[in-house]
Amino acid sequence: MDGERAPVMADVARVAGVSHQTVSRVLNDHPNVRQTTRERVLAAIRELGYRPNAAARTLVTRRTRTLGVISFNTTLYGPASMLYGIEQAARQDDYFVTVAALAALDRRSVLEAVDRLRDQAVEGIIVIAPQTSAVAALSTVPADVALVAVGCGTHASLRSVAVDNEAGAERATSYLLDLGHRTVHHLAGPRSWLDAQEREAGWRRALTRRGAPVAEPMVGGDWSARTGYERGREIAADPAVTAVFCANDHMALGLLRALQESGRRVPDDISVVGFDDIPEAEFFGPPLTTVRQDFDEVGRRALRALVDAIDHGPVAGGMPRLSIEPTLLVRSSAAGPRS
Amino acid sequence: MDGERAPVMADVARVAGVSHQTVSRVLNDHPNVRQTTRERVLAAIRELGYRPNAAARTLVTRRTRTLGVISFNTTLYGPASMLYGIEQAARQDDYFVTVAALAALDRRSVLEAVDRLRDQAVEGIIVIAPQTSAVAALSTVPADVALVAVGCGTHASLRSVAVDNEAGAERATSYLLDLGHRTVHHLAGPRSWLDAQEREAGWRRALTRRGAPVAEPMVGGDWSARTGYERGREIAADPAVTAVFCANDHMALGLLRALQESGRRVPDDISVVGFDDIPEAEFFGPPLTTVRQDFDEVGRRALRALVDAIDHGPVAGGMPRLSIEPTLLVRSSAAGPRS
DNA sequence: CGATGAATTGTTAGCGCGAACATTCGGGTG
DNA sequence: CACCCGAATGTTCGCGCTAACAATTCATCG
Repeated sequence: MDGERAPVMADVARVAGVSHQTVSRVLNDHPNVRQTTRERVLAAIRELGYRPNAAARTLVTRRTRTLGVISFNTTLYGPASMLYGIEQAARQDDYFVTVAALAALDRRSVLEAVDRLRDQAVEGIIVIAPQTSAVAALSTVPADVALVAVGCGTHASLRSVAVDNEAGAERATSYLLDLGHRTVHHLAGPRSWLDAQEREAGWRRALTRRGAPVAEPMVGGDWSARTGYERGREIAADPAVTAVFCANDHMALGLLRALQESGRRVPDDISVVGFDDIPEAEFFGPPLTTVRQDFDEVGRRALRALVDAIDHGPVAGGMPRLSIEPTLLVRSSAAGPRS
Repeated sequence: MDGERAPVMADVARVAGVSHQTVSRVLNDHPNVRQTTRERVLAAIRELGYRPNAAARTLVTRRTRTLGVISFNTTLYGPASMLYGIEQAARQDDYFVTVAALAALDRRSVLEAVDRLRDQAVEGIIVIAPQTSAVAALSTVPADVALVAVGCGTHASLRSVAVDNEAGAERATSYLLDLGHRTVHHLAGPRSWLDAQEREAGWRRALTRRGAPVAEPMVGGDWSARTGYERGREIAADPAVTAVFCANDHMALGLLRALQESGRRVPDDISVVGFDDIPEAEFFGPPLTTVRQDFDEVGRRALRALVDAIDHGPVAGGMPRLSIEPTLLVRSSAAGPRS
């Protein structure tokens, strides 16, 4: 494209009247460089618009300062937010982030993505794909890349960061119970996701602790508003249901819609609580009471865990499962049952 | 971490009983390698679990096969979807994608992000940040990286891919006019975004073409449901408004909420149309009539344009502005005015 | 004033790979 | 059988950088 090639270290050295090694020292902040020399070199760098060749540096230092993020569907609010949090944190630690979107949910895709990232010599990988199968697949990955899973249950042998889904679900369910409902139904997420399993477990625990009857959860949800709507039509047809805890906000939206179509009022006839606190939840009709997850923070912590693993080897401090406490956000989609 | 270092080409060569160059030829699919030799080499590669060192290859080929994506807020549905589309397409073309999230909207941030990506020697950059200021900043970037902007207006001198916002907005507005509304109000997006400008222009054009009165657009929106709600409260208070075209679906959601709170029925009292067709729009109360954008396709096309630019130099085929036609999706949030 | 050692700078040798050139091999041709 | 030509393979070099070591400078002190 452009005629002359980009300047290299030797060019800078020539202009500054030093050896290329001195330029290297300036670039790498070595202590023993005279102040005046340093300035001369920096001036030359600016003059030539020099930028170090990352490949050459990588070749000799064996470090790419690149991290990989594997994510199933970056379109969902959760994964997208985490990616954002990760990138911000990575920048501060001077790492690049390359992404690998998963084509499918199976073990093969996950391993392919890992492989792809390893080809690029990433120093570590964060996996945002909290399916049971994905976690299982991850355990077969050779230990020469640091790995951190996000929201991947308590599976040992893998460093992970997660929101305490169970606690959040329990809190939401208890809240509905406190409001006076005899029991709470659950619109569950996909069983293959750990988050869904944990939320269901939290819901179940709250119910059994209080001695409330545990109805079969509504299954078939895939996190989308559409499936929330589909299950919602069945829920709307069942007059026994007075309170529903949804596995996430999107499904809650679908449920709200189905309820409205059936003429069942929220919260007068049925109370609804979601999970995630997506930015839109506040503007649902009615505003959704939900459990807030700090995705950004999850992303940041995942990054920190990964950088730790890279810096101090894989076993430093065991395999901590960092857990973030979610909080209940009360809005108007839940109330006591009609007396 | 692990004791022995990863095998290099020379190791493979030794095991296969050939020179390292023959290994290189096998890896790069050179024609003149005997079939039996090729197989021997491949066997050795498998046996050792050899993977080529990307840095070394980059150093000599001067190609990183890495692309950068700059995005303002990957949390928004649009940017997230495009990123997804870009990554999928990039993988097929055998490129890696590294992301750079923008800290702020200003020119400085954009240039910093570009700089960061250039440090990593990306071969090209896709910018998803359709603010006027961002586009302006981009024009100062040296021509040694290929650049493609997504949704960045008709600014020349920059390759770009975009949805035809103006046509979409005009279509939506005309649709409301056809329904019998005397005029259509506009809940505008942030003026600093080209998409917002174009959608406003399309709305304005539809109105003037039909000779309908053009009311001042409601400004102050920032794409979020919250600002949609805030402006919505004002709209609800104005009985003259019978139809609103919102710059995006999220703001439409806020508007819907404000309308409901004020007891104004949709579509009976007021019709609402959005833009984007986010997956949730179908489940708003009521389901939102909106203009569908194919973000995935935008992402794919942006990638194709970028790869073209990389392969054939920056000027091949001029600076085409690829434009994608959006389509109107009729649902129940819009109807004719009360007679 | 010369010795001593620390601070500063220079020189050399790879890192792992692909391009360019050199060499060998194998199979027709006259 | 000598010759030639193309296919197959090997050798050498350098991409741009940092690490290790060598050489030089400089300040300090006896």
